[in-house]
Amino acid sequence: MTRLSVTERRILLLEAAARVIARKGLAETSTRAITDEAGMPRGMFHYCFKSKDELLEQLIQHHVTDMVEAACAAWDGERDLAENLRLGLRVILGIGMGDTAVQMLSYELLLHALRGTETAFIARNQYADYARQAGEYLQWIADKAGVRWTVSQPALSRLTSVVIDGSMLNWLADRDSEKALAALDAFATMLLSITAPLDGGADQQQN
Amino acid sequence: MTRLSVTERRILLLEAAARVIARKGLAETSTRAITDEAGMPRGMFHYCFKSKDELLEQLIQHHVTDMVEAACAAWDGERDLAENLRLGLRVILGIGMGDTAVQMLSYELLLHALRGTETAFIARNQYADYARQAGEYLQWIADKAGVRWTVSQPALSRLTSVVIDGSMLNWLADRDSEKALAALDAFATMLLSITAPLDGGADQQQN
DNA sequence: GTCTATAAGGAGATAGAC
DNA sequence: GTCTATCTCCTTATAGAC
Repeated sequence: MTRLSVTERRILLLEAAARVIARKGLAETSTRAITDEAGMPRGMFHYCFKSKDELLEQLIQHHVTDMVEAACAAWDGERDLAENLRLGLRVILGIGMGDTAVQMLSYELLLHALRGTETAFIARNQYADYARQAGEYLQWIADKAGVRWTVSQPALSRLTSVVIDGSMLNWLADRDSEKALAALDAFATMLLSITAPLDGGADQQQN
Repeated sequence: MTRLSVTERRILLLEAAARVIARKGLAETSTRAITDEAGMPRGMFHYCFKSKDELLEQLIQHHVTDMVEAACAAWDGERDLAENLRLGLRVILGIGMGDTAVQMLSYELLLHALRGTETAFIARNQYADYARQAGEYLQWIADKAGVRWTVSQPALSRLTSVVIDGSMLNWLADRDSEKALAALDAFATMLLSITAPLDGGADQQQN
């Protein structure tokens, strides 16, 4: 084996860990399995990470960023309001459906973070980001269509984030894509019903 | 120790397991911890269950029933439509908020079930039940208020189930009750907007 | 039929070689 | 500074005692 820096090996191990967890689940993922996946000797692990938990923490943080980026990339708005709401939601869920293993990994890491008192804040941040992204999307699409939302934007952002996340989890459980997309379409319909024309007098309401 | 039947011990162990998982998490729950919690000698475990996985399977099934029953008990409808929608959703989420440990246990068992090829159907059934219950509630409340839903009932049932489940998960992550309830209220508002008076001519639409 | 002492294996971590 | 052989502990499971 060529000599590598600790930093390089850390990245290699994090990537290997993500693959193993996605494939076998967090419970079945030992430090041995990770080093094997990375093609390193067993003892290498504790030279690069103080403990297994330290790797897991870093993996969660790393993973959060990836999720948000993926969601952003999916949001594309070259269509009209009704269609864009339906399609936008469908595309986002579609990404998750395309990589089941990553989604399960995500939920497993979330639960793991929630158990640790030190790491619980990571989960908080993750969901704050989801809601923020959903909010930006809703704002953007409303502006584009020249309408405003008639219910509180913070609440609506969180609700949208919740619908996407909940749909993902439900789909993981039953893998029924048709029903999942039908539910999303229903949500899009309901979103349409709480829009109002953006006439000169009233601005977006805050609450 | 008094002599007990296997069946009795099985129940004792299942209950003990639920407590330990709720307290320490699935990852930290060993067969030792379970037998200790139940006040039994270590080896007792494999006399009552073939393996740790067998106990986990039974625990998931058992737990599903409890969840559904709790949700049903919560649904109470002695109020008018707008308020009942808000209150109904709030009460359901409130139950989960009141027993955080059980909720986390529930999600951990769900993920565990999803990993096992033999147990994946349990997750499917669990979410099918959620949707069914949500559907019955929606139907019941609409009848009571003399209105009908203007979007597909199966889709609406799933969406409602998804909103509740997703809200629970989001709340577990950030513990922000105000925001969680605000999002639910927004959903209730949107539900109101897709009702129509139940006049003699048209029956409930199917799709 | 009910229970327990003991085994066999895998986990995370470390002391020390290069 | 980089790496690896080795240790200890804890886990699940079983063979066999009552």
